[in-house]
Amino acid sequence: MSSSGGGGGGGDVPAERAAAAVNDLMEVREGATRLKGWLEKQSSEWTELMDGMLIKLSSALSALDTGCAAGTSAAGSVDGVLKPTAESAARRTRKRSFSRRSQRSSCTRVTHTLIDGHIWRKYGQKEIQNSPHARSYYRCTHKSDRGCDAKRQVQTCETDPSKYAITYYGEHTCTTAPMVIMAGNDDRGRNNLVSFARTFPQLADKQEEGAAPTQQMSSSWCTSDGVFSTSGADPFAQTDELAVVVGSAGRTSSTVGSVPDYGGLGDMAVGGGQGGGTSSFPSSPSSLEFMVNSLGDEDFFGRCDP
DNA sequence: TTTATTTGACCCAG
DNA sequence: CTGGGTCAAATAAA
Repeated sequence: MSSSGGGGGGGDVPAERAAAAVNDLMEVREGATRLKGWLEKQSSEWTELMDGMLIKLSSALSALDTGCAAGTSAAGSVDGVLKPTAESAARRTRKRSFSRRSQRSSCTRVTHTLIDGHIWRKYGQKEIQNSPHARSYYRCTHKSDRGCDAKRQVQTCETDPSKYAITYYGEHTCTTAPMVIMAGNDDRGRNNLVSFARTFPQLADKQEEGAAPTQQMSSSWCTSDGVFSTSGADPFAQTDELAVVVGSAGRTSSTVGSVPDYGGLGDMAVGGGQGGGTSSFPSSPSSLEFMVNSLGDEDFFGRCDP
C-alpha cells in the first residue's frame, strides 16, 4: 500500500509521531467521552465541562491531522490456506474497467473500532501475504445510489489485534455525515437527548473475522432513559460540520424523525430493542438525508490527502 | 421478500 | 508470474 507520504504536507512533526499523537489523543478523548457519560449522571455542569474538553480535543485532533501516518508494517508469516470448497458454476466473462492500484490518495488510521460514522458495505476479503490477518474491503454503501466512491480497507493490527488499521481511499460524495447527539437533562430530571457525541452510530460494521466482538464497539448513543454511553475513537473527530439531534427522552424518533438503525446499532442499543426508543431508525440509508442535508455536505472525511 | 456478507474466480499492475 | 483488488454467485440474515 502506498500510503505515500506524499500527502500530509503537514509540518515539522514527523508523520509517524503525528500519527502516534493523534492516536493518543483519540484514546484520551475516548476516555473523556466515557467519563462524561458517568458524569452526566451526576451533574450537568460536569457534562458541560467535559463537552468543552471534548471539543478542544477534537480541535487538537483536527489540527494534528496532517494526513495520517501509515500504521502498519508487515512482518510475519502467513499461511494463506484457502480451502477450495464447492466449485461455483462457471463464471461469466466479466468486463472490467476499474482502476486498480491507482495513485489515489490514501490515509491509514489505527483505531480500535470500525465505526467511523459512515456506512460501509463489505465487498471482499483477502489473505495478505506477510500478514497474519486478512484484509477486508469496504465501499461506501452509497456507491450505488449516489455514486459515492469512498472505500476503505480494514486489517487487524498485527501488534495489537484489538485494533484495526483502516486505510481510506477516495472521498465521500454522499452526505452521510456524522451526527452530534447530545444527551443532557433539564432541571426536572427529564432527559433531553441533545448531545455532542461526534460519532453518529450508524452502522457498526460487522466485526471482522476473528475480531473481538461487540464489546469495544460501544458507541455513543442515547437511550430512552438518558443513559449515554460512548466510546469508540471515531477516526473523524475533526468533524467540522455537526448536526444536532434533539428529542425527548424515550421519544427521540418522534421529535426529529427517525434515525437509521443500520443494524450495528444493536451493539449499543442499551436496553432498547429493535424499534425501541433510539433504535427506530428507518432502514434506508437515504432516510438520513433529512438530517444530513443541511450539513455542509462535502466530506467530513479526514483530510487524508493533499 | 430484500439486503448484506461471504468467498472463489477473475483480472491487472508491478 | 504473482499479489492484491474487485466482481458477483451463493449464502445468510433481517
